[in-house]
Amino acid sequence: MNETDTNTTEKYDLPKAYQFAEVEQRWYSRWLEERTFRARMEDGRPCFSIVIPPPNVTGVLHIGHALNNTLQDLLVRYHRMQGDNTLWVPGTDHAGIATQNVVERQLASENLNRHDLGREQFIERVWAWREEKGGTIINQLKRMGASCDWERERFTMDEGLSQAVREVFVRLYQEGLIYKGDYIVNWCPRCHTALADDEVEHDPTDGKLYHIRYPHADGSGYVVVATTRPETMLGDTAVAVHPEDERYQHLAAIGISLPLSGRTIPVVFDHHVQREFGTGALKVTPAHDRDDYEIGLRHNLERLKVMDDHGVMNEAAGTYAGLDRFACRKQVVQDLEALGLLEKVEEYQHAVGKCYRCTTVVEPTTSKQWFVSVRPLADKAVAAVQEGRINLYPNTWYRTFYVWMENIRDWCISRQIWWGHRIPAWTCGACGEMIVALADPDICPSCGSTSLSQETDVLDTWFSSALWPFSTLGWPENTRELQLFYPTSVLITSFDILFFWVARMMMMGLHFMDEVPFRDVYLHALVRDKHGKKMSKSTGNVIDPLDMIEQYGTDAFRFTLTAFAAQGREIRMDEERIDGYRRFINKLWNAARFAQMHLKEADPAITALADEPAELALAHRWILSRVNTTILQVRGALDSYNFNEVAQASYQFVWHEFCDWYLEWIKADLFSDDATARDQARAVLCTVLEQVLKLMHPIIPFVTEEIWSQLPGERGLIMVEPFPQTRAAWADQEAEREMDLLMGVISGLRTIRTEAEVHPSAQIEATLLCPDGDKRRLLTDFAPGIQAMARVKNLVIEAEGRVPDDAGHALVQDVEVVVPLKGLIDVAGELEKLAREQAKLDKELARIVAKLGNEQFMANAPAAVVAKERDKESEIRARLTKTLESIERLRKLR
RNA sequence: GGGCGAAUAGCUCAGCUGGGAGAGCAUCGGCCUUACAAGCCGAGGGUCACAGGUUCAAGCCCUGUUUCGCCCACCA
Repeated sequence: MNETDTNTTEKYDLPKAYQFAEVEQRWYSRWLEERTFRARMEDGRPCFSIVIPPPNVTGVLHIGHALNNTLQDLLVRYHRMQGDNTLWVPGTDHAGIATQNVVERQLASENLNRHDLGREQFIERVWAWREEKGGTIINQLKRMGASCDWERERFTMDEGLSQAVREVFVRLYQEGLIYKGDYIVNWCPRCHTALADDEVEHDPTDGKLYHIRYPHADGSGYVVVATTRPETMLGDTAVAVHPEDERYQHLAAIGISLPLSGRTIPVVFDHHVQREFGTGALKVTPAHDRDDYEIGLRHNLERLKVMDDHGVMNEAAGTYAGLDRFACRKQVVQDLEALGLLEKVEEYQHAVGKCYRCTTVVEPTTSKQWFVSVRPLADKAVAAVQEGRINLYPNTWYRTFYVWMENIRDWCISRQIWWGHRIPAWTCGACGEMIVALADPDICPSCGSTSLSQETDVLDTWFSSALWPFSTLGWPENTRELQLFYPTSVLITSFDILFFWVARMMMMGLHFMDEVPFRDVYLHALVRDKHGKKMSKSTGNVIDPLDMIEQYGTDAFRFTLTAFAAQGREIRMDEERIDGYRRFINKLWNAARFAQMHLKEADPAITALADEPAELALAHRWILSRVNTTILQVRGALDSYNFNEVAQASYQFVWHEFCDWYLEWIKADLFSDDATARDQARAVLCTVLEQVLKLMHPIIPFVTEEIWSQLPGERGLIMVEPFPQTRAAWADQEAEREMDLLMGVISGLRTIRTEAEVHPSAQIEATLLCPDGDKRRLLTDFAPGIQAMARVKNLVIEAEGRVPDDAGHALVQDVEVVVPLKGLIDVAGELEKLAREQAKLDKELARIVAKLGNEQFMANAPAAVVAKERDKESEIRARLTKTLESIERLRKLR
């Protein structure tokens, strides 16, 4: 790139290429300085509010965040420009396990663990980490241009939100919707915590299926059971078979002698057992398997835990005590083999549950946990969705939502970690009373003892995020924010947390606010790489948003995300597309640069001319009509969450109508001495550019703000300008029809030129044969325009005439475009093309004739459709005639 | 096993209540034409996965099949 490519040249005030880095930084600071992101809270205005899906405080901006926040910003900026009271609440999530892990890792590098510090110091340490590093993702959101009301940034662990958490917990407890119970949970032996079902990921894993002989207690034989986890047999308290399984009926009275431990265990009969699987006998370990736990409940079996919280075998495992669970597995297998009780071992692929945070294999185990009874809460959420008080977009999610909500189980909300909201429950050391209270109790209300100990568990992170839509607005106080902005307007999030988060917000919102938390839910797709693979560090296919911002600019990146955001399930992100939209931004920049050159000396008041379109020349009326249509499309697409259409409609208009046709068309006027023509061109140019900038500001805030500031006149910020509205006076079907003909003729001339390999700068002669008087007048009036755009030095326009044999020919509507081209025509090539054309027309004509001859069609199709077919028929016949004439002419030349 | 989704140009994808198949990129040809070569002009390219059905009319609705993807449950 040489110097003149990037620098301002004498003629223009603006650089030739858009310099995004400097512009973005400058405008974001300016917006913050002017506090334009702050929520307006005026009476009598419509309200629009969004709460951000709070990213983990440990998070680093990934492309999913980028998409999510671009779409939110798009809507927020749109509504702010509409003049709504608009609030976008930002914030972060304390992300219990994730954050604790980060700090524990930090400690490990100092050869410490959290127990060395103790609970209080550890938590201090986490807060310190948050002070230092917790702002990372917030700053990255700012690079994206997010127009959140940063003065209202919240954190799920801050004081107000913690208060809300406590209030909710206490109330639910008092209502009997929170209980503590012994239950089988997914236990992560590394994180030392219970995990919710949906925090466990099931990976297909190659393992082994061990078939073990369990001798009858009377020595009369054995049954074979199979397991992938032989170490759990130490905790077996029964063997289960199907109630109608004839093979095992006699064992009821005998029992089983459990190998290695020597205990005698019963045989129970349970419908859960599938007779066809293996031998139809199932070992039952109620303390270490979810299904076995259920069987145990039904048959009142002992729950024998044989492992501790670290996944190490405990005393109940007898001689195996002290072994890690996997070491124990080996040992057990070896011992069984030695005893001749190992029937066989098969290679076996099965789904193994792993901790979603650390991928350690989870161990199902029983423990005391806290639960929310979700059934009554879930019913309210389902009702709200059924009644249309909450709408889901895309609507394919309804079904999935209902199915999931039907099968929902109680929610385990306790986690055995330190970082989080500590459960506000105390047990009296004297009388055992359980106290759950808003304020920390000093004495036991039951016996007066002061020996109270608080629960050590903290709450699941999703518990606090479930309250996010109202806790961030000041609940439990009845704030003005709550009154104005709750329910929020729309929730924009990724579908993978529909159940983790969205459903729980519905439940909590409906229960505590007696109102839905949001009216619409837009679930966007997951961003994958261009081959449809999940982006992951190990695959090395991650696209880093900050990288993209630096290479292509934030606006180009945002435009790409918007253009990809169709209502589907996956987006295949391709970096080349970002580069393509960078070119688009640059195109807009240059169009503005061109406009600015002509507008800088213009009186800003001339734009009033665009208010009276009837007075204007055709091209102006046309572009105003087109921009009007574009406004309609963009608004419609925004209101229906069809984000890709927002991008597409503006792209199409700016590049292919405004730049390709309008700017070229008005050049003559802009350079003209005729003041009226010049003023009209300047006025409409400025007006349309203004509309376009405002229309696209929500997607590409930086470049639009920059260009806006360069336009003539006193200007405030575009981000607070009113969003474009359609104007009846701009809609002009006639102008569109007329321009269509003119553009068609020009394209026809250009095609003829190119195909005859006429040099682009050479002037040609041309004749237009136009039988229609109105059209002929139109063509005559705009002959200079046609000549300029198609480089024609002599344009003859006649009602009819003879087409010379050696002429280029095109048919545009009923206008014949004729260019005499002695010796320049590629006869063979043209004939080939015409033959193809003829074949196509013949086929099409046959289809239509058949259709019009079909009585059923004539009787049933709407009149408009029939009329259209008739028009089509005559048009095709006309084209066919002309095609045949052309073929005739060319044959003479051969 | 249950549920959901996808299959349209070489690639990535739009195509909404059924009525003449679209875009961007890529390809080919030509061009520094007074905003932009990060550009302009023009061209080629599709049996809408397959098979049936409904309809005057199907990329779109229905049934089945194939391939791929996701989610839930889970097989001891």
